[in-house]
Amino acid sequence: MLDIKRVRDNFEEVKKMLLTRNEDLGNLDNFEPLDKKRRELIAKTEELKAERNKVSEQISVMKRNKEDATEVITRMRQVGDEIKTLDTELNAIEEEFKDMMMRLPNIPHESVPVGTEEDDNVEDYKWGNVPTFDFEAKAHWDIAKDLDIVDFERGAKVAGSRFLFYKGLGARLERALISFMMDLHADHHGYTEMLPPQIVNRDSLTGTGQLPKFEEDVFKLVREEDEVDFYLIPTAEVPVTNYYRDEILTVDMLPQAFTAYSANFRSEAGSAGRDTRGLIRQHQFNKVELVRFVKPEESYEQLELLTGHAEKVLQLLGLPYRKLKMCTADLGFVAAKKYDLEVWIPAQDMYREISSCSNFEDFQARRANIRFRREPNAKPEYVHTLNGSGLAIGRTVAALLENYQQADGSVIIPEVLRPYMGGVEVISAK
RNA sequence: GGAGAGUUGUCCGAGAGGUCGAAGGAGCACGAUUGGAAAUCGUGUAUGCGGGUAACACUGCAUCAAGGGUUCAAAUCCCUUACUCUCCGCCA
Repeated sequence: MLDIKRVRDNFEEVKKMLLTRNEDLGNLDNFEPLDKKRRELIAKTEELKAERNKVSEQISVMKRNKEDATEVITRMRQVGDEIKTLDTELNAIEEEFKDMMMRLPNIPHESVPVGTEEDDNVEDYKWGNVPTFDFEAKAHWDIAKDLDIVDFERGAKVAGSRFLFYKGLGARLERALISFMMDLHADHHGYTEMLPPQIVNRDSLTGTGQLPKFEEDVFKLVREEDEVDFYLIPTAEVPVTNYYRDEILTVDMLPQAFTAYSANFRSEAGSAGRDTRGLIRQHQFNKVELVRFVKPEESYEQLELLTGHAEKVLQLLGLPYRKLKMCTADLGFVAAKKYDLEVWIPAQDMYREISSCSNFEDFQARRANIRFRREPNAKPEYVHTLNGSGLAIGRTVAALLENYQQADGSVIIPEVLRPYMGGVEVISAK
């Protein structure tokens, strides 16, 4: 959520910055009248409540002195009714106001390139050498099928489209990648390993920014007898960032860094027809996530650090990639600044997103109410939160299969993974 | 799933309609004491939203799990929900 004071004091400027995004700003133009009305009502009810509190005290004194308070009590009954009416009105306005605020995206950082479409993203650099093949490179879904390590058809039968089975060395490869990445981040990059719940409540999804605006993107679990809603997590970012929801941290805890593996569930509403084949876009996929809680003044250098940690995975796996600075139109809802890492996919002859690394500044911290104190008795401040994929596992498998494929249809396993593969150096057809 | 007991400030813990933003401890901060420390003593120590100020000061409202209700008045009474603990049942 944005700082209300900031929006109030710099309305036109904030609006201008938000308009550089490719986002619907909802009822933003209602901000000023709603805010004004809201504050008027607050002042009015508080005045009445102050009176009630004062007179109630008098009543208690009168009662103690055995005086007759009937007349005052009758008067206060009316004041009470008035308060109730105003409170109801205020609640409705507050709700409308809050809903509007919760649907406003974050303000882009000044270093973010202004753009109107995907093509306006700025490439920082490329890493690695794109492989050349003296045979016709196959798409990863064909490689996987020929090696019998992924079963898309039975995934569709058992669950539905965009679900799959990994099988044999495919399942082993998936598991090896998870372990390899977790070990790298935990042992060498200083992250604390975490295994979070994969179901969360509504407050958590609101805290990280998926709700209320992107309800259709998440899987909701409905049980008629329950009043509470549960959701399958779309990313481990949700449970891990909400780990500190409604808490005040001490300054020596910062920065706090977690790495977490989880399955991720996305409804992929609106993406019908896109990437229908292969591992790129599934309803359920695995991912190793990086999350950092940091001091505000450090968050941009921490973003570089975190992005570097994700890049390290690609480098160790020897996968060619490029780093993109996302433009204002492609930032998504919550990020103030975002880098995408895109891995080379030979059969598609293009780079595809495999990691997104973002600084949310205090946007999530405000929603989730995560703060810290610089001194034991100092006023709490919002932390800055960051996260990044380190990496998406399914897409990594796709990249490995395509980049390391051989003329005979086999796939070489990068050396760093072999200890995790029980020494397997190459996956060949049986 | 059944029965019961709980949920109060950073933590422990009192409080059972009015004098309660909340006793008492602990912790932490600052000061005194000390050669220095421990101990001791003193002072301070929640958050949010407003008003106010150059900034302080000062000041209003709200918050005792969450939401609703009763009442002139709720931490305290009633209802709903969540969570924790104990026992039973079921179970990977």
